[in-house]
Amino acid sequence: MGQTFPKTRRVISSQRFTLALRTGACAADGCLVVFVVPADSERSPNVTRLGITIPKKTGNAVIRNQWKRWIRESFRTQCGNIPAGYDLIVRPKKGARGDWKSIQKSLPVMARKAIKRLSAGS
RNA sequence: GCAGAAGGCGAGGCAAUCGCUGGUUGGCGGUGGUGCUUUGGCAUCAGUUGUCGACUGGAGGAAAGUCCGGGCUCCGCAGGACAGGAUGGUCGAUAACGUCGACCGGCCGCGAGGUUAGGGAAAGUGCAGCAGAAAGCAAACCGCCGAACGAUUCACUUCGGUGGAUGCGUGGCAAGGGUGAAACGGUGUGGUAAGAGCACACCAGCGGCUAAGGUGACUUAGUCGGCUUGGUAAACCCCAUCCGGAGCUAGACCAAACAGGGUGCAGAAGUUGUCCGCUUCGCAAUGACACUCGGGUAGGUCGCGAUUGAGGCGACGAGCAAUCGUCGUGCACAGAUAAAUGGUUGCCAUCGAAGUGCUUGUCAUUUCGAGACAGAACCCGGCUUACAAGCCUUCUGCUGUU
RNA sequence: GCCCCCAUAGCUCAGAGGAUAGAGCGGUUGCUUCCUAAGCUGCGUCUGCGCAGGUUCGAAUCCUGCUGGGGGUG
Repeated sequence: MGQTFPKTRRVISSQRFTLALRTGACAADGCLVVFVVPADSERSPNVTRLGITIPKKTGNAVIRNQWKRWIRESFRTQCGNIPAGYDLIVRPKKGARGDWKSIQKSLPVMARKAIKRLSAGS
């Protein structure tokens, strides 16, 4: 368990996206930018959900797909390391070049950092 | 062997494991309708949702750019014309095209071949800087000309003139020079004062006619004519042909919330207004609740994938070919929507580099490295552009050997 | 998804078939000043659709195809 990635673990509605990008806490390194917002407690209390945003300037469709897959894969394999109950919105850092290993390293670290900032801020 | 020309193939494979997603199917849970009911539930139906299994499918030759053409959908529409846009050798192919095939003409190349928006300039309008005399209709800068009329001058003279010379004027000419991208046919002979299609011969080119070949573009041959008519229409334009508009976020359906209309509750209570002020009553309005109506937002379902599509494959036939016809064939499930087709590992192929072995090879083996361009979004036919390693076919020129 | 526009000197723009490609700002040489600013004076850089091809005698300009950037709409 913890290795699957069904639809309930994804951020789907565009309202949640804008909410997270406007009001959420964020953390970034040279590779990823992570926005965090507390999850909708009524519907899904103890689930971490992931949403990915890739701007068109990142590259062509193949490169953007690759970023998505890498981010999704690293979330899928490591979401046990991330505290539950939050929505994450992940975006590649502007100008960063895709690289599977560094994404894998950076995602949980950035997520925890952003969650810490969120709880400190509130 | 070297140098080329044209075209094609190809888009690594097999496993293990962890995932994503569509379909079919089964179990379990939630939800809805119907029936029974002891109001606890039970049965059944189908839809939906979640989850756990099983089986099965899951990117391309360009999926890309969105440059053309269609299907499909909605809107508009009596017919025609104008405007606007597109196309432009001929014949054929096609649902259609600006696409494709074959052929014709022009240009480039020794050649295989390549390339070509290739109708009309004697309908009209416009444009051509600089240079040059002159840029479109003839004209004349340097120049040439003493045949004609003047002028000047010389000689002779029978004093009327005659014969020369001078390009100065009126004039004649366009051969030569030079400019330019382009200068009103070229060469030769005759001719002349000098010259000129002025005449003739040959050549180039234009137009008409005739004959032959071809469906045709056109080609070949003959003959006649004026002797020559410039370029540019991807300048306006003329001619011929084609085009109604918007697009799957098209469009159809369901439909929260807020606001609005109607009915009920019900004219009971509350609030506000009304009669000079207060109270009560009456009247009017309003709010709340329930039901309902239309439009329809958020959102959702369909459209949407073999259930009929200009489909694929195979055979036969027609055609030079593009392509078409007939027959056969369960050959055929990609359908996401914050958007699936992936990650990791192993093995085997391919290519390159370095090394090792001996059996020096079109060998074996070890290590390292490389594999592009690129991601369906309603669907087709084209075009254009991008594309690694590697491989194949046909043809041309030159050179060498036999 | 659909539609439209733009690309010229380091920057902002003009020029829209004729060859010298320009203007302003900027840079820079010199003059002026005790020095700077301002002013005057020259200068050059770089040059041209971003690229490729075509039409034309000639293309920054016309046509075609690509490349990059920006905007609108739903």
